[in-house]
Parts: sequence; structure tokens; C-alpha cells
Amino acid sequence: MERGSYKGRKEYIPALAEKLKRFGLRATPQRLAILAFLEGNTSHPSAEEIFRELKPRLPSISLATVYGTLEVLRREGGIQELTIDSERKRFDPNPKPHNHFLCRNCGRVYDLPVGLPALTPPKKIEGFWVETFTVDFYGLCPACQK
Amino acid sequence: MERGSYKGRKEYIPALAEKLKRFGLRATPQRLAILAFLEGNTSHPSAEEIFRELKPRLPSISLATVYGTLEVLRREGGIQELTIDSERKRFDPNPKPHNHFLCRNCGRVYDLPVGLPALTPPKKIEGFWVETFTVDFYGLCPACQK
DNA sequence: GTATCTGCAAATGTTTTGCACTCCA
DNA sequence: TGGAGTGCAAAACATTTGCAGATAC
Repeated sequence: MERGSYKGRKEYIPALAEKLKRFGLRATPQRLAILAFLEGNTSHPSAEEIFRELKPRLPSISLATVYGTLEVLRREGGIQELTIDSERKRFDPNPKPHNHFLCRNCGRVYDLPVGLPALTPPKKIEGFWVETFTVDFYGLCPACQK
Repeated sequence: MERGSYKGRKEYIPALAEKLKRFGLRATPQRLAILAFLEGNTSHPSAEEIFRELKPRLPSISLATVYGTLEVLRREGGIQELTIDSERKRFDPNPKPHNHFLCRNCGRVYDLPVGLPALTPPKKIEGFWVETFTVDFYGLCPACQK
């Protein structure tokens, strides 16, 4: 590990770098920053929000790169793209099917821990080959009920 | 009913006109055409598709009017706006919760007659006030499995 | 008659693309 | 070193908006 090399900087997170390698992707500073930001994040951010958050720390990052990275991560099964918010795509670091709730007042998206349908894809239903599914709830979150 | 009046034309469909009145909306040719096209339609069309379909028959119609009509119909509970397709909003003349399936190959959206979660909104779940919910399935439709 | 509705064109916001340059492996 | 990855600016879409004129009732 030599002076000034990328791998020597604190932003280089071996665990995330290996995750990218497993997907057949190069570990670039941009991708590591995006993965690190998403890791454990339950706010289900949009591409724009991720970009705004990372830009100050990583001024060279571009919105196009954020979109590109989210797309490859989704394609490799590393993250989930949510359709619950019809205004914009949102992203979830947890790639496994689970429930979401969109508050019609504040617009926030929450994970909602209720039972999922008794279904383990892939499975054939009525002739349809079901690979994945989503359950989305809409209403008012606890904070917005006041 | 006088010669040339709107109500005299065959496009004036009393049942749909009354539906609009019940929503507190005026029965215009544009709105009747949109309602008539959606009635019994299971293709879950987008605004653009509805516009393209109606334009030849009703050349004066505009895309903005299609969007506007779909929005008021949704607000009044007459139709359902689907978020299953992240590329565009799709619309369903059946306003009641039911399942949908999006084929990743052909992009078509189908109604999928499987059981819904045992939940009748509005209902409070884990502190969240749930007003409505959707269950969306993704995979390959029967025709695209070959 | 008049408030609602419409078409048009322009604006907005999100996401994608083309391309020359950069940098990870 | 070569190919994957990046930033930038422009393009492509989906959707909304402002407004003057049309029309349902």
C-alpha cells in the first residue's frame, strides 16, 4: 500500500470494495461512497438525494455516475429499486422483498415490519412466472397523524 | 334535444355522463371518451397511450387534458393510478385494491387474481395509519415464458 | 352568463446518452 | 496498458403549468 494510492485513503472500505468485486464491478471512490451512504440507511433516498449528500465530500461526483452506479447495483441484485413513489425512483440497500410505507403528508418512505404474503419466488401463479413482488402501504406516518 | 347539440351525438353516453356528475365533474366529450376507453379495459394504459388511442377519433383532444382528467378521476376515486411501472404512471378503471403483474419482457401489466393480504384499510399498523395498499408482482407472463 | 374545462406551448423534473478523458486492475 | 468508469452537457421523456379562448350547464 503506497503513499497517495487510492487504497491507502480512509474512504477505501475493504468490505464494500469486495462487495463490488463480487458483482464484477470495479471499486471506484464514487461507488464506494454510494455504497457506504446506503449501507444501513433506511431513508430510501432518490438518486438526486444521494448525489446532494455525497457532493460536498466528493466534489468530483456527478449525477450521471450516481444513476449509473445505482443501475448496475440493482442489476447485480445488490440493492432494490422502489416504485412506491411515482414521482421518482427510490433505492433500498436491502435487496430482499419487504414492505414499505409512503406517507402522503411528509413523503417519507419507511420500512414496515408486517407479515409478507406466504410466497417465496420464483414461483408460478396462475400461469405467471413470479420472480419478485412488493407490498406497498400508503397513508399517514406516526409523526404526521397529529 | 336540439340539432347539433353535444347531447345529441352518439358519443354522449348517459351512464358515463352521470358517473362524472356524481363526481361533481362536467360531462365533456374529452372526459366521456377517456372514461369510455377505460371502461372494461384491462391493459392498464398510460396517459400517452390513452391519448394516442383517442386522438384519431377526437382530433381536438390534448395530452394535457388526458393528464388532467385522469388526475381528477383518481382524486374522486373513480380510477386507480398504478406505480408498478417505474417508467410511467398507468391507470386502472377498477378503483378497488387488487393485484397486478408486470412482465419484464413485454412490459404488459395484468390483473393477477390471487388472494390479497387480510387487511381492510383504513387500519393502524405499527403506529402507521394505512389508508390503502398495493401488491405488485414481477416476472414473466405466460406468453413470454416460451 | 359564468365558472369550468380545453388546447397549446412552454416549463419542470427525472433519467439517459454521447463522448472525450481518467483511472482501476 | 486497456477497458471499465467518470464528468459534463445535451437530449429524451413524462408530467405540469399558465393562460387565452371555448363550452357545459
